Amino acid sequence: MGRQPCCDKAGMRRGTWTAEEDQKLVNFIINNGVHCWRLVPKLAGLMRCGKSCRLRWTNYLRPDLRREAISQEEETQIIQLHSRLGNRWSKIASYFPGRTDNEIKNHWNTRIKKRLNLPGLNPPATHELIDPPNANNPETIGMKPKQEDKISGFDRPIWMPFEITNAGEIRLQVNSSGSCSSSSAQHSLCASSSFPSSEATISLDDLFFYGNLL
DNA sequence: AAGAGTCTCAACCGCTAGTTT
DNA sequence: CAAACTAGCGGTTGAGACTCT
Repeated sequence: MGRQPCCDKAGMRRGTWTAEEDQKLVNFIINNGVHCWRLVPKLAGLMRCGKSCRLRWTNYLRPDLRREAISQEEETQIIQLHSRLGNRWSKIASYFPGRTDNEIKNHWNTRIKKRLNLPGLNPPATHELIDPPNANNPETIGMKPKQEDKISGFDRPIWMPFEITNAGEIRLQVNSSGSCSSSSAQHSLCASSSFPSSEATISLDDLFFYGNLL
């Protein structure tokens, strides 16, 4: 049979942590480290479940956490990363040592999202966001059709360079001149008679608008 | 001053992939 | 191999802080 449950939920404390609980958890982890979160509350003398202890430690008590507000530069980087990774907060947080996924998610939901009016940052239902071929190049947005396009036959991923404007808007850099066949997206856009002239920068909304005209 | 509305963020919930028995 | 569990993730909630009228 399987293993023992992580905790007996009956009698477990919930809600805001007290300073005393924090102290107990910090002392225990500093002295013993963490080998199994299930055992931490028991050994540390806490009436909390292991999951709650893990969350409290990773999001608030870890000594390597940065407690200062997220800077403008970090925010710009978050916007760039979100545009190609989507809501993969832990992945985005991995680019910011000392920041937690919860912190970045909260910052996004309460500040950035409102400012940017974001519906266009999500791919259409037919596409999904994917990692770029080069993880060190955050200036490329990537998405892939979920199924092969019945009309064009394309099922290759789309890679689009982009930039953040001063207004905080995502602009895709689309070269619609003669040499536009390197990706299916650019090829399709060139084929659209209503697409703006060459060297255009367009919004993600516009990309799918023009794409849908085909 | 106080009540209402809004914002922030810590904490919880539910799910999934991977692990253990 | 199946069942039960753990750790980690993203979505959501709600209490307290803050701002507005």
